[in-house]
Amino acid sequence: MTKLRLHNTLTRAKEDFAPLDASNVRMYVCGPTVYDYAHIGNARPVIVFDVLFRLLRHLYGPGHVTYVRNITDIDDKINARAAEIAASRNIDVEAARAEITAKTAQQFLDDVTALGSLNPTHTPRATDYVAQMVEMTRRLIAEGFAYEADGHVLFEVARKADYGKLARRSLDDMIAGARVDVAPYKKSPMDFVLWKPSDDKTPGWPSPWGRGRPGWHIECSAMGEALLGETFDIHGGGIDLVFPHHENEVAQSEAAHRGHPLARVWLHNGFLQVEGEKMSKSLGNFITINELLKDWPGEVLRFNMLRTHYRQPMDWTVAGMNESWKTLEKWYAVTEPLSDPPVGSAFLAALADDLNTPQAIAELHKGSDHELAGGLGLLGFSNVQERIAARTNVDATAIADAIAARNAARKAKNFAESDRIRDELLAQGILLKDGPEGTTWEVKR
RNA sequence: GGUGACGUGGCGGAGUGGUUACGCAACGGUCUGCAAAACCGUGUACCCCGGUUCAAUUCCGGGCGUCACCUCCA
Repeated sequence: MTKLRLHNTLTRAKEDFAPLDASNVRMYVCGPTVYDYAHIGNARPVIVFDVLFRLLRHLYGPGHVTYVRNITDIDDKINARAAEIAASRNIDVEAARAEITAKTAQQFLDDVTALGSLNPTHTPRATDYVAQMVEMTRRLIAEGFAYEADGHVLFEVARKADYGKLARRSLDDMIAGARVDVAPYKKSPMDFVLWKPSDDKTPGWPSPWGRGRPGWHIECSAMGEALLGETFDIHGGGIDLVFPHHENEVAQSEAAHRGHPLARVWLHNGFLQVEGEKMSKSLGNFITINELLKDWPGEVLRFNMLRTHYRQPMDWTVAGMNESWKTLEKWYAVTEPLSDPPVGSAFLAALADDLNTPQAIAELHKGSDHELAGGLGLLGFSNVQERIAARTNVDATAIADAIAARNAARKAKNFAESDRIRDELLAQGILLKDGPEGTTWEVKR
């Protein structure tokens, strides 16, 4: 069996992957906070970990992998948005929260499905696990890792001797570098919230500490525990989540689990820039998945994402998408539908080497057409028989008629007419290709 | 200020202590009414300065640059 190696953020090294239970490989990835359209940066972990999900299913069997990607529908950014909606439409804030999260979550799922991602095994929403969050918080208080202060429950980082081990920061350094105003009720600036009180205008749930809402970090710990158990195999997310989110997850989960680790392997994808600049709303280069899908097939976006190794910084460009489009056009033209195409060994080895998708793609360029079909299938390009053109708004019948007319003109040596037809199609973005088997066409970018 | 990542040919992008990455673009050829496509072939590289080594793009140290985290963020 192909040996899977993964770069573990905990050890900063590539390690051989050995699941706790090969009959149930368990992976958790931090999902979106649903208050607005997901942007292309959000798509990176979705696509990268979807490829890992597919690879694990290939290696261990489709029924032996459990993948959890949560939906955070309790969050203060959501609450802020819900408050605006509630005020403008004069509706209850909880109703507004439910509406915006339901709508945004569905939009997210539609977007990532268009990117060729499989549905995770479970897509838990925080609101369905508040009881588990309360229970875990209570456990942390009982174990002496958390304290109640001024209506809040806080995790006391000083109680966790190895706090900072994931991000590799010492508590002293972090406190010295703290740049935020410290809430007066905190024992230490680094203590973080497990539970906080809600006023009448803020969504809240009953708890032993009054009506309130969970802190962000406890959401993932509680959902991970509920669906995957105390210790699971892989936890993934963007590199920006290493600190504080994942560090805090580690701290609270281990504290609640008598020291048992949360995840064996931590994977983090690198950041993405747009046309050489960081993506931000102020620069006006904040691009959503939804906007891109209006101009580009999801497969092209997916392929473009996989051309860069997941841990590398990535520059998202139109030039890159054009190149991706071109490559897929070429490949879709040569691959034929096969019921069970073979997966090339060099391709698989590259993929198993810490998800080296650029190397894997290079192997597809080198390999046979059958291996190309198999590789594309494993990477999530399952509809290799479906041309990209089929996803665009072109009239295939009209094009076929035009091609027939052009070929008739060519046969009659009326080249002025045949070239006119060709130029007319080109003006519509349809590029003709004369081959020994006849004339084919593709949509030109 | 602290921590971390990255810097490869025109562009994208793997990888390696000594042997062709790969793709796109470019150039040459075959084919074609022409062009495109397809196919064949060709070229250019490892940020700077030291060190280790028989040999460094690859290891070590320093510098410069870019990005990220330290505060919500994939």
